[in-house]
Amino acid sequence: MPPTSSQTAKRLDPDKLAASALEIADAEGLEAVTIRKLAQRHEVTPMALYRHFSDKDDLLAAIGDRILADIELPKPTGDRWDVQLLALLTAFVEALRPHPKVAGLTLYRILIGEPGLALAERTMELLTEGGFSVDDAAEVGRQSLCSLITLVTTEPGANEDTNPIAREDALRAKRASLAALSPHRYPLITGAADTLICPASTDRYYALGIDLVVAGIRGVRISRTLRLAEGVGGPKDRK
Amino acid sequence: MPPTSSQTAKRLDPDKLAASALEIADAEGLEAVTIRKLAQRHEVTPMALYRHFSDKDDLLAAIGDRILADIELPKPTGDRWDVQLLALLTAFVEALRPHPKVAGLTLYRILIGEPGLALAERTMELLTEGGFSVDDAAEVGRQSLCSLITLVTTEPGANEDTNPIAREDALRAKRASLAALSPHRYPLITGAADTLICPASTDRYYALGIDLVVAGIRGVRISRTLRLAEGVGGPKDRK
DNA sequence: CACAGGATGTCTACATTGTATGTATACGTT
DNA sequence: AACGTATACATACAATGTAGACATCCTGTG
Repeated sequence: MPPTSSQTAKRLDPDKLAASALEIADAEGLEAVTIRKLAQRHEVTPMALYRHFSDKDDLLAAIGDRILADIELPKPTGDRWDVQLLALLTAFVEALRPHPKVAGLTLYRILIGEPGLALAERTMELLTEGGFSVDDAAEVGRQSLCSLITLVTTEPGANEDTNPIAREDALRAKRASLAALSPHRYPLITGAADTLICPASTDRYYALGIDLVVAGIRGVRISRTLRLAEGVGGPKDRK
Repeated sequence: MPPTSSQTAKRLDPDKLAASALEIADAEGLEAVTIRKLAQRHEVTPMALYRHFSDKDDLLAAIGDRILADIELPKPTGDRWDVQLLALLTAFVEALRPHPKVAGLTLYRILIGEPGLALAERTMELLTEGGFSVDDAAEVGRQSLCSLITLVTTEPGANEDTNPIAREDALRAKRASLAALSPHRYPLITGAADTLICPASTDRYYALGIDLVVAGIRGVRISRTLRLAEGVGGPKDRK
C-alpha cells in the first residue's frame, strides 16, 4: 500500500528537490536557483529545505550528482582502449549536454558521488590499459574530464536566455562586437566571426571537442612512453 | 603640472580599482569581491564605483581584462607552428596562473578586450599555418584556450582558503573521503589518491596540461587532413 | 494502545548583497 | 564670474542565505 502519498503531500524528497532545482537551472540559469523559489515550487517554507540540505552548496552538490547519475556507462567491449575511451567520454558528454548552464557543478562531485566515481575509475582503467602509469592516468583522466565539462559549459548559446528575443539580441550584440573589429588587424577573427559566435553544428562542435581530448591523450601517451624508453635514469619503481 | 594628484586624492582610477579587486579575489576568493569592500579599500562610498563600472559584471569583466593584459606574447620565430603554439599557450597559462580563483573571468573577454583579441588572433594564425582551415582554427583555438583556462581554474588547491589551517583541513577531508573508498571497488582511484588530491609538482601539472592540448591539436590536424585527402568530395584547396 | 521522541515543516528575524534615487561639491570651459 | 559635467555621498529598498524557537506528525516501543 502507498500510504505515503495521500497524507504526506508535504513530505519532501531530496531527489525530487534536486531534480526540480535542476529544471529551474536549465530554464533560467544557475543564479535563478534560489532557496525561496525552490521552496515555493514545492509549496513549502524556505527553511524546510534546510532539513534536507545543510547548505545551499549542499543543494548545488546534489544537482551535480543528479546530472552525473544520468551517465550510461558503455559496457566493456573487445575494442582497443582508445576506442572504448572515446565511447566512454562521449557518454559522459551526452549526460552533461542537456544541462549546459550547470554542468560545471559536476566538477567537484566526480570524486565524491557514486556515479562520478564509477566514471573516473573506468576512465583510469582504460588509460592504464593504454599504457599510462596509474599516476599519469589520474592526471590525464582528471584533465580530460575537466576539459569535457568545460566543453559543455561553454557551448555557444549555453548561457543565453531561453527567451528567444533576448537570445537573439545577445547574438546580435556579439556579432556586432566582432563586426566592429578592424579586419586589417584581426583578419582571422573577423574571417571566422560566424563560427566563433555560433558553430555551424552543435553535434560537430561536440565531436571535435571529444576528438581533441582523445587525440591529446593518444599524443602524450606516445611522448611519455618514448621518454621512459629513452631512459631518464633508473626507472625502477614509482614508490 | 600635475594638479590632479593633490586635490583629487579621491579620484578613483578604474585600472587601480580592477587591480585591487583582483587582489581581493586572489586572497579571499571571487565571492569576497564585493562592491562595498572594494569601496572601503579606496575610502569611498560604494556607489562611487558605479561612476566607473556600470555593473558588478562590468567590474568582473575589468578583472578579466586585467589578467589578460599580463600576457607576454612571444615574438614570432622561425620555429615550426606547433612549437610556437606551445610557447604561446604557455605564455597564456603563465599569465593566468597567479590568479587561479578568478582565471575563469577571462573566458568571456578573450573576444572582446584588446589583449584577448591579440592572443586569439595569434593562436588562429599559428593554427592556419599548421594547415587548419580558418573555421577549424576558430573552433580548435577556442576549445584549446577554454581548456587551458579550466586547467588553471581547477588547479588543485586553487579554491582552498589561503589560511593554512583551513587549507590543511580541506586537504585532510579530501584525503579521508578518498581513503574511505573501497580499494576493491575503486582500485585505481584509491591507488592514485595522492595524485588526485594534489599532483606531485605544479609545474609538471601545467606542463602535462599544455602538452595534452597541443598533442590534441596535432592529432586532429592529422585526422582532418587525412579526411580531406581521402576525399569527402572535392578537396581542392584549403582556402 | 498510549506515548515519548525524533524527524519534518513553519514563523520570525537578521545580516549581507547589488543597486535605484536624489543631492552636494569641485573642476574646466567659456 | 557662470555654468555644465564629472565625481562622490547618503539614504533606501528588495532579494538572498540562514539562525533560532516553536508546532506538528509519523513511528517505534512499552
